[in-house]
Amino acid sequence: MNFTISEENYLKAIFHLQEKDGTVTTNALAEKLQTKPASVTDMMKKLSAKKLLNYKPYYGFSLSAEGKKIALFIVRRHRLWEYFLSEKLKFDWNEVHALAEELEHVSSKQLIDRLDQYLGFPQFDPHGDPIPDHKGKIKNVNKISLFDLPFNQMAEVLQVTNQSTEMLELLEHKNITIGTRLEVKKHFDFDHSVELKIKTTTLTISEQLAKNIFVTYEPGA
Amino acid sequence: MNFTISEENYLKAIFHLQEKDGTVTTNALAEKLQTKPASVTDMMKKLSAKKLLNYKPYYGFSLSAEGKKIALFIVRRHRLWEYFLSEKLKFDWNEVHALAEELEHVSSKQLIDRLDQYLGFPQFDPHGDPIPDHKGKIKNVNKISLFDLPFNQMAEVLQVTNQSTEMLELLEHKNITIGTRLEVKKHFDFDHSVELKIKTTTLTISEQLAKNIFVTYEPGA
DNA sequence: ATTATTTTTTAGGTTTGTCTAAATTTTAAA
DNA sequence: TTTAAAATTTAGACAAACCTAAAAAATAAT
Ligand SMILES: [Mn+2]
Ligand SMILES: [Mn+2]
Ligand SMILES: [Mn+2]
Ligand SMILES: [Mn+2]
Repeated sequence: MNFTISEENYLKAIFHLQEKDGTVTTNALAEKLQTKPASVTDMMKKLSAKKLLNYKPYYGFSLSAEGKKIALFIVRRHRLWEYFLSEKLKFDWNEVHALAEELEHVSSKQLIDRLDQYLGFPQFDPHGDPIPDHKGKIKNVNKISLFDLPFNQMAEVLQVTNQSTEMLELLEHKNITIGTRLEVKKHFDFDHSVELKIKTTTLTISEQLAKNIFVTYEPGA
Repeated sequence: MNFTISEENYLKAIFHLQEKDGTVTTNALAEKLQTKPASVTDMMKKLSAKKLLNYKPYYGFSLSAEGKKIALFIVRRHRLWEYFLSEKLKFDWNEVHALAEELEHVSSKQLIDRLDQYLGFPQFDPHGDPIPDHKGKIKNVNKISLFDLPFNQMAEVLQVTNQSTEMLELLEHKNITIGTRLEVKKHFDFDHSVELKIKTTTLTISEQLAKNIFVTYEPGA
């Protein structure tokens, strides 16, 4: 099966909305793809005719098993290119997405598998999102917001949800990056700010920042 | 200016035909792009309206200065990706072209300039074709077919024009690759085969093979 | 339970890039 | 120099992916 760039963009967008909100509406999809609801309906008919979507007019739609499988491969391509752009070409976090949005449509499976190998089979993209493997499978990692991390629990920064330049600047200044190991010492009741310990250094970050940082940990450690 | 994938493919194809044959015909272009002459004429009108082409109906067409400039940037992207695929992802010579045909349409100038830097500003693609620099300029190297190389003149293999698997196999067996330094010792009148010396080894190759290998040399050396 | 609002779909058009078949123009042959 | 052949362009259609405006269905508000 080969899909157009448009079909691929729709499949991926539906996948992401499904993941985030559980459900997808015509308007939400139109919004996400910067297009009009009428165009979305057109495409839903097309994708549904190709059995990539379960679709009942006025009832809504969701990816079929086949549709989800394809979406996962597009996500794989997107995230591997993001990793390449960030790791090898030294682009900033906030620059890689737009470029990957184009590169993801070069669909040779062999190309992507070789790229994966060349990059050393990375597990996460520069935003900390998991990269599906060559079978399209996403490894399940239990991640938790830094704000919800239990006290004195050593954890590792996995993902940063907000990717603005402003946030990047702040993280850089605080010396927090993906892979950083840290623990939460306490919460301040007044403004809910969070006290962290990184190695031997103690510092405080805002609630807002803490809620945008996701970490992973083994409850034993 | 931003161009569609189709427009880019046409511009590049016209550029190549111009280089090779000096002139381009509607039929030749249709042949090269696997499309129909009528479709070519349609596109010629479009590109000519965009001032990328000098076009007089029935008289023929050629790239304008602007059109040539754009074509050179597409060629740059194509060849840099080919180099990447070959050098970093270890694809064979004959596999890289098809993949680069898609990658070349990701048109971010910044991406390509960073890729160029990452690759160490390569001068030639895996087929020995020159890579235009970030200004779109092709460095002029005087190259000559191995068949036409003067006797006893040390030269370096630059380019292989036929890129079939069969030829690759033969070259590999003869230990000839891009960068190989060699000289021609004599031509045999019977079948026009060519005797070469590579380091201390002497070997013979066919006229057909010699005519597909291009070399460069400094007449002094 | 009506009425009003929002969401979604349909109807009818546009642009891009393609096609086939027919008409033109140029080039080659008789 | 007519006639035949080849090359090129035009005419008219079609699919993909959009759009706007109007209709239909589902939801929310009185
Ligand atoms: Mn995309
Ligand atoms: Mn990402
Ligand atoms: Mn191409
Ligand atoms: Mn090449």
